[in-house]
Amino acid sequence: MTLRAWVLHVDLDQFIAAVEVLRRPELAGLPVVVGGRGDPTERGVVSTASYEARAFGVGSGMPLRTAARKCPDAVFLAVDHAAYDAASVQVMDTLRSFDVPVEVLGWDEAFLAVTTEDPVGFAQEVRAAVLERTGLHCSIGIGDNKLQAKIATDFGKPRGVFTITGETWFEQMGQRPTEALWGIGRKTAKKLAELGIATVADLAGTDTVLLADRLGPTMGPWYRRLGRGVDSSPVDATPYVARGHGRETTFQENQSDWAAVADAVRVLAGQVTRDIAAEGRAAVRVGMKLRYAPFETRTRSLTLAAPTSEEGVIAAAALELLGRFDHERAVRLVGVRAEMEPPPT
DNA sequence: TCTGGGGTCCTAGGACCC
DNA sequence: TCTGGGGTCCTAGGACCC
Repeated sequence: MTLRAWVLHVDLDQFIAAVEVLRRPELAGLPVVVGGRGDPTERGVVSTASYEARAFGVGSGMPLRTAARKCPDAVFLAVDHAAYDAASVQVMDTLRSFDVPVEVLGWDEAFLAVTTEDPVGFAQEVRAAVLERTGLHCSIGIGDNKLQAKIATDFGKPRGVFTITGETWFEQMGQRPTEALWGIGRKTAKKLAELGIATVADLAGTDTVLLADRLGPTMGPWYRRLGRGVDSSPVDATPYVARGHGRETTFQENQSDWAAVADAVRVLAGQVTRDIAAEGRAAVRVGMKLRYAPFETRTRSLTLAAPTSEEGVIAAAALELLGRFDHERAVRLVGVRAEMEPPPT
């Protein structure tokens, strides 16, 4: 075996559900669905379903009401951010203990840059350490780059290790739909299909100029690189710095009372102000999001005259933006967002 | 399937300036 | 007067991801 550089992608198995089962062992083996406030009669979607619940067809992003129909006997739990934050910190600390660059992606995923003769052996050590220190199982994808590693993880799930390299890319991915790629969703897959591009191999073989023409000068060529399994982005261990923070809320019943909408905006503006204050950074831009019934989303935003951390200024900006929306329509959701000044370097 | 909440990045048009 | 070309900022919307 030769010493060379690898990227590992670590992904916790059913992370949120697993954290819940960990603190309530009596739930082990049961269908568990975590989402919203844990009430399947409310508006809300599934954050994570345990494998037992997935067997009933319940999956992430599904409305809770649909999940309840598919699996009436599931245990429904409210989302508990603080608990997942704490578990995530434990997991990431464990990964960093290997003394390699670790790039965190959200609560339950990370890339590791590893130079080794035996990436599979390394991955098994990581899995064992995460299990021992946190009680949580994970799967690990191995690749020449982040894209390959990220996609390999899915082949390894659950509790497994899988490798995709430049040599095996087309063998593994060539005949899969373009949507299997990280960065291509439903809309782009449809656009590509209209160009006669159905599979990863099709995409890899499409002319760059055509893709740039139809999908944009940046995105077009990037999609082609995705198709070829090419990704030169480094594993970046720089601590994450947020660009902004937003808070939004969906009304349980569509709201026609504009004063009640304005009240909600004031509450959200207060939360956003505290979120940015917690980082000691000022807002430079404020945005409002409104979703009209049944499901039509609009945004408005403005640049502040000067950076601010004052709740009064942020709330006033949000309310000014709210004034620009149609007051006659029933509202499903409101959101307030603040973009921050970059931190001093 | 009647569709959450937290983010990021890209695109495109218009304003404005030189 | 029938009219350029480039650069940057602002804003709205779209797509994607976890």
